[in-house]
Amino acid sequence: MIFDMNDAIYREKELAIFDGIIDLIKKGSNVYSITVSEIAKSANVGKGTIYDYFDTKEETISKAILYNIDNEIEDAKDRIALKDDFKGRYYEMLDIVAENLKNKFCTINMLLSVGGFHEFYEYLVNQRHDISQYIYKIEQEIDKLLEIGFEEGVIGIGGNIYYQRMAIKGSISAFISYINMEEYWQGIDIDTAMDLSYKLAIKALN
Amino acid sequence: MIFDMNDAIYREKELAIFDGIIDLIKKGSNVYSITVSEIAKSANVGKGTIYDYFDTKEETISKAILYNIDNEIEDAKDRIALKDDFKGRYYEMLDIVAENLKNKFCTINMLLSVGGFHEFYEYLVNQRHDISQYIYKIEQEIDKLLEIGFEEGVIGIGGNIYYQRMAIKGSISAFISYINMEEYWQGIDIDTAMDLSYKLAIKALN
Amino acid sequence: MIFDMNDAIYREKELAIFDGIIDLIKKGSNVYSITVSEIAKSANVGKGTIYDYFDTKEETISKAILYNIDNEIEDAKDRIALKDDFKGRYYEMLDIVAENLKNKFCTINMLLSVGGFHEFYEYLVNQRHDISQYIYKIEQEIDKLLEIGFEEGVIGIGGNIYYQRMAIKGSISAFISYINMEEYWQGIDIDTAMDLSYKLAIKALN
Amino acid sequence: MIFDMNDAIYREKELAIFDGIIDLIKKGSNVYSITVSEIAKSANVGKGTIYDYFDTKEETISKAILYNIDNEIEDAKDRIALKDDFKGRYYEMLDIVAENLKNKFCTINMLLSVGGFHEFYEYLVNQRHDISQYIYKIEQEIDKLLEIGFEEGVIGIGGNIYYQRMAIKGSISAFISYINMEEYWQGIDIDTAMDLSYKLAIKALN
DNA sequence: TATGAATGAGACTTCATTCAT
DNA sequence: TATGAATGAAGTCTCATTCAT
Repeated sequence: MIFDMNDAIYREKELAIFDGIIDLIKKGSNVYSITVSEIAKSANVGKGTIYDYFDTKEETISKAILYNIDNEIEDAKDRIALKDDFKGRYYEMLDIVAENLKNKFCTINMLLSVGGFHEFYEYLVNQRHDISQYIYKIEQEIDKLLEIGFEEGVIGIGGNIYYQRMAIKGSISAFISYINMEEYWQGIDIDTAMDLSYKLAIKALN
Repeated sequence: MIFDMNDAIYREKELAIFDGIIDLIKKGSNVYSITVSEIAKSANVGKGTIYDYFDTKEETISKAILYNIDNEIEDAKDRIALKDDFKGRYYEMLDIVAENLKNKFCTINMLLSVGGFHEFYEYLVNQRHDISQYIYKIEQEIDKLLEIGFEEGVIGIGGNIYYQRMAIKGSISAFISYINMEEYWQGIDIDTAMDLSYKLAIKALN
Repeated sequence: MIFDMNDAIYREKELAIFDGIIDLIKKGSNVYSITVSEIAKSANVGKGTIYDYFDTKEETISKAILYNIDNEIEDAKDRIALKDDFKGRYYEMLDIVAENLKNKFCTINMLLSVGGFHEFYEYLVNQRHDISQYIYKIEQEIDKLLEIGFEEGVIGIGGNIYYQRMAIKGSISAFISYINMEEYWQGIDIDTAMDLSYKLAIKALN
Repeated sequence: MIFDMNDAIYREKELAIFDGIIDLIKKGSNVYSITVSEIAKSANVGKGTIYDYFDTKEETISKAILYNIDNEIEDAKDRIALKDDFKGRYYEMLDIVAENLKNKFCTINMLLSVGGFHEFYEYLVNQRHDISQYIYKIEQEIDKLLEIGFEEGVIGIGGNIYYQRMAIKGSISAFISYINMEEYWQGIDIDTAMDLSYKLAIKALN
């Protein structure tokens, strides 16, 4: 049985293994502490089977993470595409980011903004896997968002594209920083935080 | 021999061990992959000595990280205090952030904005160590910065304190996102990125 | 491959590990000083294999000892059963005791008489393993011996059962004390010692 | 400060170390699990001090045990000497044996009868320490006891000396076997057990 | 003389990887 | 193809012993 997903082709067992790993991580396992036995059990395959499809544990986990990032980004793109105005899309992005962070497996967010690559799973960095494709996709979403904003006239056309991208990313990051330490922001709920983030973007882009 | 540093008291060997660990991390070691043997060698002490001062490897590394965060924050505060205008302080913050990220050990940045707590060294989370003190110190620096901005009249007094803090954090985060993927921002150098980040902050706060 | 021995079921490797341990002990290793590496080598298995079958070294060694006691007792019972008169059986017991002591692994004797439980492998005591089954089996052999003695008329029926058991155990212990310090009993050989032990039993029981 | 005790000369610290070790053992520590740190603490001396008086941990513990055996035997001799008839002496021996076993540190008993040398502290065996002096002392006590028995006419003069010694040792061993598994001898108390042991000795020697 | 901080060999145990079935 | 029993390298941690004070 062959599956075609996100431009890549995976075999049945391969996907089972990926899902097993993602499950473990979503349940709170630390990427660095996962064992092959755990993966085999979570994926319902034998330990040996994993080595039929991958060369090392590191490769297995890394590819699972990349697979998941890919899926997350495609899902995110689909969800964003359903909104057709600037504000709707921006809030959808915040929603997505918030959900991912709550799930404790923030691959998208890692890419979206800060610090991500330095804490990323070593193997990926060492293998110099080309993560730029993901960044490119996200950048494209931001550019699409900006374009809609211009068309609607909700944001101005001043400043260059680099400034505009920074403005969007910065605004989203400000929201992320709220999410990450919600308990320290007494007196502000998540909706207000979203509103503030949106206000930030609007002011920065006008 | 006893040393007093940042309100805490450490013994000579304890500091040697901390420094050994920080060195390893700054040289690129992953926090989760460091071994006790590596620490002993890096700190120039015997393996057993580490266990004279700490109970487990996890405790040792965690305390070294906390020690380093503490030092980084204090150093940062000192450097920022040397500048006395809003713009000078803001750029100093960006400098500090940039240097930390280049050093591959971005403890301050972990706290400053995104994702930090979810990938933080497990032991710290399990021990429920009170990290709020660090956040509080950073928050205070941001508030001090805002105050100077108001006095200088370079930023307006509109918006509540939460919005203002988000504006500063978001602007800094936008710069961080530039640093993290410099190679993808062709045609923009670090100084320009700083200028854009500053422009972002000013626009958001006026 | 599965083996059934003495009412318990063991797997091939498990038995190899038991045999490896018993071998070490019989060659003079002290129970408290045996290392896992030694066991692995002696059993011709990998170190890791031991932990596939047992949780700790203590558990492993303890179960090996119990396994051996069980075997020794069953073997002893079989040998004794081949003799059908009182004297034959008594001398067979002395033979068994002597052989075990020469083998330096005197599990039966540990139970038979003195001191055994206070120096027994700690884990067994902590686990409160039911050693009473072994004692019961030995007690039964002694009772069977006494019965034959009565039937033959070689011993009298005076005294209660407690006294009679003590008489047998004491006589055997006296022989053990000879074995243990043969070098101090100049001028007496093992056969004479057996005769004296037998005489002791007979006199005590008439 | 110099002390003279039992023909040997010990220095103050040496005795403190011995006492520390004996204390540990009497409190239930396994001879094979005692650490030098524990000894130092129990003896109220520094770890280094132990190595000023002894070369290795094994030597230290072994000598402490020998020292204790010596003391126990001398104490036993003194106690036995206070009784002047056969029966009194025999029961005193049983008392001593019972007390030692209850104390979990049955050095005398180890020597008295069974199995002792095979479970004895390895170092002693390896160093081929001359334990015969202890055996000789015990043998002498037994001979003294027999002599008194003859004089009193409570035991006959039949049988050679080897048989007579075996009779005494066997009778005592039978009592030890009772002590060691008191819980399995329901319906018999310690006084009755002593009486049975005595009866055993008398019958064997008449 | 007496101490205990420091050391590192070596113990137990885990787990990535192999390979016979 | 798929498995999991088996392995042993390498990890964490303990503790006998040393030595500067």
